[in-house]
Amino acid sequence: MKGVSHGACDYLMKPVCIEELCNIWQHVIRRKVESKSQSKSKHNHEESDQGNKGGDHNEKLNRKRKDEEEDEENGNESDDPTTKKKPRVVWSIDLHRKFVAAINQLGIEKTMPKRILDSMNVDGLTRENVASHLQALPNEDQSTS
DNA sequence: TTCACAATAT
DNA sequence: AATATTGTGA
Repeated sequence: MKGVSHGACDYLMKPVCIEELCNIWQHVIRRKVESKSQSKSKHNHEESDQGNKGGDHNEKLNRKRKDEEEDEENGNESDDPTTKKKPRVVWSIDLHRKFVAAINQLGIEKTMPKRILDSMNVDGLTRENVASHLQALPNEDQSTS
């Protein structure tokens, strides 16, 4: 909804049905063709690359990804007040302490997200957070080559 | 409905 | 890399 109110002309709902995708794509093509080389004021035109049919080819140099301007929400949530911004959970060392504490308090056999979660007793923390963290941990072992 | 888990996305 | 989100099956 936010996107639409900001100028998006359409949207797709997940899971994206291939048919819808085709439709919307048609519209995009049409618009491009219609406006031939009408360059709007600001809009990075990301053109698809050209097929090199010839033998020679020129080096395409880098393009800069730096174009960003206009629309910025100044706390303007006129349409959808339910737009709540979820702050990413940052696993502070404190959180980690509780995490570890919870784990060996529960015994290594019962390390299920839910258990850990309420054993940590951290307000605002969701089971998913714990689960995700749990999943991220195994990254400690470096394979010795 | 809720959960754990793995896979995947951001 | 660190977190979040999603798809599955129980």
